[in-house]
Amino acid sequence: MGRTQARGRSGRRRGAPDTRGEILAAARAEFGERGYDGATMRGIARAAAVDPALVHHYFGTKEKLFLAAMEIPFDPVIISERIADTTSTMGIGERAIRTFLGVWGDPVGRAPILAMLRSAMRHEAAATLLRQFITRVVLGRVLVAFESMPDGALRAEAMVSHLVGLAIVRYVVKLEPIASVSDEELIALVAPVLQRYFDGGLPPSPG
Amino acid sequence: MGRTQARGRSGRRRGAPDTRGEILAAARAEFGERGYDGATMRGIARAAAVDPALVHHYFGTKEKLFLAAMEIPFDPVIISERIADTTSTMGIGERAIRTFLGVWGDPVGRAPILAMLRSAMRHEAAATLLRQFITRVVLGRVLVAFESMPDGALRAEAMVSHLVGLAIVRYVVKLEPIASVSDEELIALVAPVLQRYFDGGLPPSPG
DNA sequence: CGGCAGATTCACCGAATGGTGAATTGCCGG
DNA sequence: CCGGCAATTCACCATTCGGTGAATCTGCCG
Repeated sequence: MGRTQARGRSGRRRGAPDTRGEILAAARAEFGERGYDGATMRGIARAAAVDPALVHHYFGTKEKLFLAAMEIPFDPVIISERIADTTSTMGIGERAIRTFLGVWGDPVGRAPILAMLRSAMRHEAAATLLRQFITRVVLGRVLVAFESMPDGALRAEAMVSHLVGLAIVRYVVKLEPIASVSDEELIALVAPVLQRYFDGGLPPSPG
Repeated sequence: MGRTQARGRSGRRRGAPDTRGEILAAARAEFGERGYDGATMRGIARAAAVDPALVHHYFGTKEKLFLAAMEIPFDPVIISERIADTTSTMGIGERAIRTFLGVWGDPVGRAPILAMLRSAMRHEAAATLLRQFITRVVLGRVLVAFESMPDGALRAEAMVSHLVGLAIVRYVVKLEPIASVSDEELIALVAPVLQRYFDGGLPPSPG
């Protein structure tokens, strides 16, 4: 066999196919599924039914493609503001888990974060990226709700860490029954627990 | 330069060095640090100051070495029994987080689980492995405490997922301040929240 | 209709990886 | 002191990966 699906003739294809977009979509999927190192240029090219060199033609290097794939697909600002929105009648626990499920429920929104998460498992650099992402984009907004209380940062991070764990157990490891349970059921279970990080009593002073 | 630290002469080394053990230790470290795919035979060999072929000589294939590296180093049965131990005066939340910190605090105990976690991020097979590990080794024991209540499995998994998230945020992403806070402080914060999964009110019947 | 620019593929490269087989060296039992 | 076995290394292989440079084909602008 040749090296790609669309093999044979070289040159421009008929019509006006959004090849660049297809590559980007394939890249998002592959990066999300396998992480930075796990995904390969060739694999992405194959998924996009395109010659590997074309991927380089459009995006230059793998790293640039990765960065391009991490862009756009959801607006983290809106998201984190929804979490911090104090006008809502919901507790911050429920707002957090609802927002979380909203983002992770959509495969398109899930892919880039999954990619960052998977990559952070192996690259110190990616871990740093994820750390900054959490700190600036997520925590930065959540923190305003916690800022007036002692150990605010710690509590906020504990809350976020639970969400991170949920993401992994539910979407990566796919542990049953938690992977298949409905959103509402999960919210009912988790929201009050998360909420406790916000209005729970101060820890019985350690030491 | 040659291809390894201990280069130059071939043949058996003097004395009775536990080379096999050193390779295994190096493998545990590398697998723990980089996951299954991230770690390389050559890297492990380099870390053990040994020729790559020697690694194959002792363990055959990379997969066998991985399995060998995952063995032994902690006794999960004892651990999970400690969690489930109903004679303790501690709540199950505190027992869980204490046991968790006990395992993860020790780099030797941490390495294999970290390796499984990192690998599960990319290999469906590893994810299955981790799923079984959690199900059989951890959840199996914790579940006895939950078995009499509705949604017992779900609650237990929610609890475990928080611990997974803590592991990642604290030991992989190293988010501050949660990465540096003392064990006792973390216990004081997290234990009561976890406990709520056990004795918290039933969720307002879904549907 | 001519030609340029862009889209697409082909044919490579150098490096790294998992793995193999044979050679060399040292230890230990007879 | 000798012979065999285990420990250790060397020299390779096939594969894959990211990346490059040139060739080819086609749509579109003048």
